[in-house]
Amino acid sequence: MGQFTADEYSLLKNSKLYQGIESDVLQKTIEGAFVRNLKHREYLYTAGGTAESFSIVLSGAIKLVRPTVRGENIIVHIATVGEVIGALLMGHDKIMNYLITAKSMGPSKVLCIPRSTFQTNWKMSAQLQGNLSSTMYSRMNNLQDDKTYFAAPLKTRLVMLLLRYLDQSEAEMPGVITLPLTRQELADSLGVAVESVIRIMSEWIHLGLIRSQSQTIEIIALDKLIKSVEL
Amino acid sequence: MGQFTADEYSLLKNSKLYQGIESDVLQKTIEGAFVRNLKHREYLYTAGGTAESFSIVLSGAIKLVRPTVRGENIIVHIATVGEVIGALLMGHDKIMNYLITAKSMGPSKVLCIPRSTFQTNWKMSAQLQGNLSSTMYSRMNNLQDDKTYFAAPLKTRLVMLLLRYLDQSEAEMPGVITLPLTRQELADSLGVAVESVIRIMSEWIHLGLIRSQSQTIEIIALDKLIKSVEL
DNA sequence: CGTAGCCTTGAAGGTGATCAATGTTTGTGG
DNA sequence: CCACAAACATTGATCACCTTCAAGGCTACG
Repeated sequence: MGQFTADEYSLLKNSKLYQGIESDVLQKTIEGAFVRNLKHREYLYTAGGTAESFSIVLSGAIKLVRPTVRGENIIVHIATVGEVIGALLMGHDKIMNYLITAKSMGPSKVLCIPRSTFQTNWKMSAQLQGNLSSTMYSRMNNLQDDKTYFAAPLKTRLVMLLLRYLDQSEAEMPGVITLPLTRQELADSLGVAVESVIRIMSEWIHLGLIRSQSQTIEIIALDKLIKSVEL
Repeated sequence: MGQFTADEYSLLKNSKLYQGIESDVLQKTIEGAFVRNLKHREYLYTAGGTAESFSIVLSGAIKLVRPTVRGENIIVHIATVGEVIGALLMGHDKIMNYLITAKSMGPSKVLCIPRSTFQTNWKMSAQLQGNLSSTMYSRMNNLQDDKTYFAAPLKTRLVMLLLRYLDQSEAEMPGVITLPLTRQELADSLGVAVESVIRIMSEWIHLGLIRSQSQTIEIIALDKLIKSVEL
């Protein structure tokens, strides 16, 4: 809990979400907000809880997870710096319950904004609403992509997944996925068994297409990788 | 092309989308709109085209389809009466291309609203934006559900799909899916082969759990159906 | 009355799941 | 800084589910 730094403020200011938003509007949209520091594997919220606030990721990454009947967990999205999570729940008249569990991957920092602030200050700004729906649009596309490639061979789907995560985290080092992804998390993103993911990635490592150490994945030969699955 | 009837107007007025919206606001949100009558299997728009308008379904049903590399088509959503389609594309500053193909199932009627009307008159209404994002929220949930149950046996997924379509079309006759769904369309909704769907449904018919004639499906023993897949 | 779309059934084969066993890395407390 | 636990990674063997291919029948509609 606590305030946030000048760095974090400017991060917000420059994020996609606040594109074209005036400073005084920004100020209003984070009224009553507080910072939360999350440890590795710590929960931001869990499915079933009442959704009294939503969040913006300030650093690190938060995985959004859906529990299955069989105790498995499917990752529906990984939110990285600058992304909003839980906002779609805030617009409703009556208070909702989270359907999704949000869990930190590595240490993260998030800004938690109370529902009331959304109701009073977010709904007013047409620009902000627009930016928000842009975010939703792209997440919806990802989900539709997932559905579209349901029947494709696992290799193909894994390549597509890596490309997506690469896009999300490439900023610092080109060709490197900086998200701390375990094989299990890749499997959970695709809804398959860990072993299947491991077998495919081991093959790619032997072929020299990718490199992987301590949960970061480096794509060495993107072209060959793509060609190998005839995307 | 043409104007719409008083019936259709009151349908709009009472739709979820226009919940709590004043008549004069409604009028503004359909400025420049026109009605299109679609025949069975006729396209409303196709993936790749420029998105100059979006639509509200007045009667019938429109399937939203994504083309696959292998010539398959995955159904990402079926929009029924009162639903909006293509709206998420309208909010962007620059004009976008449809990523999805919209095709009529049976004869349908839609109200096509030009992009410009969205830009000028939709963005202004906070209430409308809220209603819109409620719609998006529920579609997003469906897509996340699909992802979550990816690994479940096909029988389970088929039951869930039938339940969803039942919810969407049950209004008139309880227990009956009035959408004119072919086995192929069920298969396309799940991303599986037609034959697999047929085999499962034949079994259910023999067991007396469902009944099916000329593309309408009647659920006879919902409880047994659910129990049989241990949902 | 012929064609197009839809439905059905069977046989063969492959992809990925499951189970089991074992090795490796990371993190924490003494 | 070491010891130990917990999380993570790996490999092999077996098997079920669903796909694919093939062939044929039914129904609607111009």
